[in-house]
Amino acid sequence: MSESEIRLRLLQLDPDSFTKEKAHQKRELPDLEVLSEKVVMRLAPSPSGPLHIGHSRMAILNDEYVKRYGGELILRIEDTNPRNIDPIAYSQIPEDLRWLNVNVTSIIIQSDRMDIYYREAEKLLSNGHAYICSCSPELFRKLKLSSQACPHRDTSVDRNLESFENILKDRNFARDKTLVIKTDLKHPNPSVRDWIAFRFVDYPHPRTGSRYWFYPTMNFSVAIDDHLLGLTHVMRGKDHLNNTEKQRYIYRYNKWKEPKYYHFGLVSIPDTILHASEMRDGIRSGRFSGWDDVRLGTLMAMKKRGYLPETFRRYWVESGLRESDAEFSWEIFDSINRELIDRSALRFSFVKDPLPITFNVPYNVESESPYHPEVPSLGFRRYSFYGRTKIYLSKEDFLDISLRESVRLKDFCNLRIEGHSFIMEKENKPRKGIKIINWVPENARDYEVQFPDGNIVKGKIEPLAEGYDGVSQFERFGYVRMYKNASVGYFLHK
RNA sequence: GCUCCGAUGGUGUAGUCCGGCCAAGCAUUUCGGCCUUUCGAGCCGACGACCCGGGUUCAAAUCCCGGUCGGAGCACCA
Repeated sequence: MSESEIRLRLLQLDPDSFTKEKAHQKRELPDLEVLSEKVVMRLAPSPSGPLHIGHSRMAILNDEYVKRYGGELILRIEDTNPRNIDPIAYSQIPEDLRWLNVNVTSIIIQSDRMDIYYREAEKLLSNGHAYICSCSPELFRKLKLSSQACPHRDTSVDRNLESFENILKDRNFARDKTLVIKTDLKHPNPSVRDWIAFRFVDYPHPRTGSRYWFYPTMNFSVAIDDHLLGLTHVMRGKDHLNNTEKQRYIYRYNKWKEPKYYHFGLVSIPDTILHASEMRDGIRSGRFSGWDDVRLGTLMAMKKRGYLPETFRRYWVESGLRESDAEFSWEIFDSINRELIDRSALRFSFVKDPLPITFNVPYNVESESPYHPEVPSLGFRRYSFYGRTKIYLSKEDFLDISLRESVRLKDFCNLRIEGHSFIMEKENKPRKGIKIINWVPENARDYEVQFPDGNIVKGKIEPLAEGYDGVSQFERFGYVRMYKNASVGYFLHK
C-alpha cells in the first residue's frame, strides 16, 4: 500500500486525522530542573525605554516556564543608574508585557529598595567580605589587572563601617568612594577580581530625586534581590555569564542557596533599531515620530504595524534556550504572523503609483470581489460600470501590459490593447494563463503606506476600504495595518 | 592578549547528556506542479546540513584530543 493509499484509507476511518495544524507540532521548551514545587522567576529590564523585540524573548521564555510549573513571575525594574533612565519605561514596560500576555505577578522597583542594599552592604563589610575604596578608577583598574591589592583592601572592619556610615550621611565624603566586594585577586578573569558594588552617582533620579548618591551596581542589587525575592531559576542571555560568576560571591558569603542559572545564546536582530539611546536621540531630534515609530524595533512599533503577540511567543518558544548565538529571522517571524493574521485580514485593492486609463464598457458590468476568499460570509466588494469608464492601474502593471495582448482586471473584465487604447473584450471570463492585475475605480482615495525602512509608497485604495481598522491584505502587494479614517497605513509584511 | 561560551542545509531549529532505530526530522526560503479571478492561503514534489583533522569503537552528528571559525565578557552600564 502506498503512502497515499494509506492516507486515503485513514481518512475514511477518521476524517479529522489529517486536518491539521500544519506544522506547529508544538515545539516545546525543554523541562527545567525543578528544585521546588513552584518556580519563582523574574524579568529584569533596565528602564532605559520601552521594551523591544530583544526583551520579548526573555519575557516570554520566563513566562512560559512560570505558566508551565506555576509560581511567580516578578518584574524587577533595575533603575540603579540614574543616568540611564527614561521615565516612560516605568509605565510602558508593564504595558508592553501586558500586551505580550506575559503574566507578571508582582512589580519591584529597585530604587525603592536602597535601604535594603545598604543593610546588606553593611553586613558584608562587617564580615570582612567588602571594603571601602577611594582609589581613582584608573589606579583601581590597573591594580586589578595585575592582581594586586589596592591599599584599602586591608582596612579594618571598624574603619570600613565608619566610612560607610559617613558615605551615607555626607554626600561630599562619598564623592570619591566605592564599595568593593572582595573576591579573588588571582581569578583568571580580571573582571571577577574584586568588583565594585557601589559607586557615587551625582545625578538626580527620576523617582527619588537627590535623596541618594551612593548607588549599587547591577551585580550587587541583582544578587541581593535574586535571593531576597526567592528566585528559583534565573534565565538570561549569556552576556551575563561573567556577572553570574560575580554574583555567586555574594551568595557564597551569605551562605545563600543559589538559583538555577540558564544562559541562552545571543540573537542578533538585523535591520532593526534597538538601542534606547539611538531611539531617544532620534525622537528628540524629530527624526522619529515617537517610541512607536514603525522604523523602530520597539514592541509599541511592532504592535502598530500589526504584529500579534502570539507571533512573538511562537517564535521564541521555537528558538528555545540554545546557548549558541543565532540570527533573528524576519522571514520566519513574518511567516508565523502571516499565518495568524491571514484569516482576519480583509482583502482590498491598492495600486501604487497610480496611472489612469479609460475605456468603454458597452453594457452594465458589476465587479465582485470577496472580502476574504476563504470566508465567503464576509460578502463582496461590488462596483458597477457602464459606458465610459476611468480606473487606475499601478504604474508597474501599466508598463507591463504593453508587452501583452490582453490582461484581466481582477474580478472585472478582460482588456485588450489595440494601439494606444484599451478595449474591453466581449467574452468576460478569465482566460487560462492570462495575467491578472489589480485596479481601483475612479473615486478611489489617495492612500500612503509607510514601510519600516522609512520608505513611503503613495497610491490609491478602493473606496470600500474606507473606515476599515485592522490588518488588510492589499492584493498582490502585502499586508498592511490600516487605521480607521487614516490616510496612512503601515506595511506589515508580504 | 586573557577568561568563558558555542559550532547541524540560505535562515531558525530537532537529535548530542544515556553512541546503533539519523544514508539526519520539522519550519522557513527558493524552484517546479496542482488548485485558485491576488505574487495570499491550501495541496504535491524538488534542491539543500552534521566546521576540519586525528583517536576510541563492530558502530560517532553524538564520546576523547588537537585545530579552525564565530560570539560574549575583560566598566565606578544593565
